[in-house]
Amino acid sequence: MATMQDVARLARVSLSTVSYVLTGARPISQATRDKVLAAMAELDYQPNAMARGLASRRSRILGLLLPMDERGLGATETAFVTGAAAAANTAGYHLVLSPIGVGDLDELRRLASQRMLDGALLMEVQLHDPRVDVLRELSVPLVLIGRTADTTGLSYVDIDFDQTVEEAVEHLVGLGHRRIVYVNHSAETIAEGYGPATRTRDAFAVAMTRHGLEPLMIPAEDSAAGGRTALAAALRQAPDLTAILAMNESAVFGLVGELSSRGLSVPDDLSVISMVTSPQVAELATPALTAMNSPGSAVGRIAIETLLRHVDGGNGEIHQQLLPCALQVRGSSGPPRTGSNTAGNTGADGEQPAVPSTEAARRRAATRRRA
Amino acid sequence: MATMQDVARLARVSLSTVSYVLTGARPISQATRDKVLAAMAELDYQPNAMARGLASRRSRILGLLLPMDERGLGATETAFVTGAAAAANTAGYHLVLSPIGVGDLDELRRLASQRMLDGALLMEVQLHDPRVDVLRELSVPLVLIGRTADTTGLSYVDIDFDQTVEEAVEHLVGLGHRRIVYVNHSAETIAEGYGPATRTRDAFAVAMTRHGLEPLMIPAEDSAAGGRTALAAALRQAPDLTAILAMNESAVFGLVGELSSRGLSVPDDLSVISMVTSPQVAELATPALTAMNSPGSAVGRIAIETLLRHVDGGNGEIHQQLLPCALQVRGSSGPPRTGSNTAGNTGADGEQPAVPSTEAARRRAATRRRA
DNA sequence: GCGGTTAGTCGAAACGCTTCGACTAACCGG
DNA sequence: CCGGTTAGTCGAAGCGTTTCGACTAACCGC
Repeated sequence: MATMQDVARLARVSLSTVSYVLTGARPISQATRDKVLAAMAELDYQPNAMARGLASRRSRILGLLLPMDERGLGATETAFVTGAAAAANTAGYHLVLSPIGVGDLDELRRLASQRMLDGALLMEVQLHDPRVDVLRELSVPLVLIGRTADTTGLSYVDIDFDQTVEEAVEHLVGLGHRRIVYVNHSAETIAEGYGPATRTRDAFAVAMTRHGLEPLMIPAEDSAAGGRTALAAALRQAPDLTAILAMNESAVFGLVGELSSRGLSVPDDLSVISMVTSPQVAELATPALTAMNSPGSAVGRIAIETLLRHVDGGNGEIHQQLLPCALQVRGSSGPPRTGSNTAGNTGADGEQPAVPSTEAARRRAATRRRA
Repeated sequence: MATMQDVARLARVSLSTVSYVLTGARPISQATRDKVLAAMAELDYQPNAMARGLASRRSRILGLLLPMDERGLGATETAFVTGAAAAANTAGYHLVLSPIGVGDLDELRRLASQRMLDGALLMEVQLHDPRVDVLRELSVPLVLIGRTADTTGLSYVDIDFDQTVEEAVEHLVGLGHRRIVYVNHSAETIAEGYGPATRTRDAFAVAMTRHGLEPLMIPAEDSAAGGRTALAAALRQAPDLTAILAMNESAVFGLVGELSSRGLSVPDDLSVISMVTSPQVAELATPALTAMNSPGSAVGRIAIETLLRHVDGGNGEIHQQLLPCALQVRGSSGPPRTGSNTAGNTGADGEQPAVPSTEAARRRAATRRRA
């Protein structure tokens, strides 16, 4: 391993001159620069990261704090990661992914107070995320992918859930659907204050109300079983259901599976839209799911660019940005079945409510009449 | 940020004594040790990673080189990662994930020759993987998750594909299946020499031949569409097909989707087994897939432990280990339909058979009636 | 032709740790 | 009682950079 000293000797210049060629911190004549660069090439010199980090108090390492549960990384999250990694490399930084969740605060504190990170990107941000406090306390620059409840003084990049939900509802209502159920993450996840869950919940309520419709929502565990259970619950609570909007990527598979088990066809009997989903995942289902395409790698790239502005500038303006998901119509959405109310009588675990709620009954009647 | 100097002053000992307390490189009396530890606690001292790395020529960072394509990380790979991260943390190392594939050799060379990595774990190893050469040349200790063609002098942890395939075939044959198709990764992937694809291909040929059966194999793109196409091809080539063994997690979803579109039921008309699959993913399908459960986090843990032996020992014995997948029977496998050859008539892809085979028709009708 | 910049270079002092050699006591066997 | 270990501690020399202050020449406007 050649050192800077070796390069300096070979180029017949001083050690500091070599350093200035590398960092550009002071002007160097073209002639000298060429000599130095030639020497570097000849020796195949690579600066030692540790020495550089010690002297400059900059590690050139950015952390991507990425809780990993047993479900794995969805294609959506992966796109964020690759976008961020590419942007970091372009800027000459290394991006290290640390599978650190809100449970590993000690590990995070260790990582940060060892001055190993120039800055951090947080994923899977919770409304009250203790990782934010830890990093601020240790004055590590940070950018969120997602949002906390109080974002004053914090930079973030997030998905525009309000607009995404609204657009999805718009699509369904435009097709003629009136009875739409929103399948969210689990009740526990919502209670924990997981942003995407709570924000879409609120946005759905607003959007439906604005259309004069009742915002019916059902939580679902993040699993196929959760989706099946949620579907059963949905059909029980709203037998006249014609469309489902699902936030929960895992559940949506169980949900469509259960639909076909019950002999209900998508989209003829029921339309399904999957929210914030990558095209690859949407295509996995049969039929392919109409979905709100996640903005993908752009999220990661913008987050890194913002973070670098904080790291380099020292100050760096606060940057808060929301990116919308684009509706992509595939095979799982269409106009509601006219004529008969297909979903209504689907018994299975569903005995009909002996006395349906008046609201539901009236709506059902209305639907029938229109048909 | 307190430094070691501060700790030494407060504890009234020399700088080197503090260091020895930390590293344990020399014996320290209990009394002194206590003084030093007290001082550290009081100052909330954390060693500076860069300084430590510079002086010791050890970064305490291990790299996990992890190509990330747009499909994202499956639950299987994620389990490897979390297992590895946990094991590394336990040993006082940081694990950094670098989304570096065989295409980013320059980035890898940069990372490695900057002496930023004490060792590396390679995932998604190809039969002739240039990353191995780069790391060896720079004498970075490495352990593979997967295998190259020539493994002399290399430590690795991999899945025992031979046994896994054999067990899966055994299960199907034991149920009475004779006509079994293996759905592999794409022809291109196989040609590239992707280990799991080529090894399972060979193992399937061996296993089937040993049972006196013809080893019919079909490649499939890693997507739902690929699975649908593969199913069509399989039914065309082997109309009397009763079971499918699938290596391709993405394709298997398209495959079962296409089955249900064609009115074929799983497992009555066709049994499906998914290879090297995590329980979470297997449960996503309807019915849940009988699968060979991937060994999960154990792979990552063992790989890290092996790597650390190389890093610490300097020499470290070569360690090569294969872990089997365990068969877990779920809803997608069962005995073949006796009597009639159900799949037989399912004609050219797409249109329904003009005269459905009796069995399939009855089922389909039954399903409809239930609706 | 003179003070004041500016470009270009150098030497040396950090940066915060590890580790080697050396030293002092205490302890051992013979 | 003496040479040889061993436990425990210290001082100092690195590790390979960055960066600060200083120096020399050349150049500026007037």
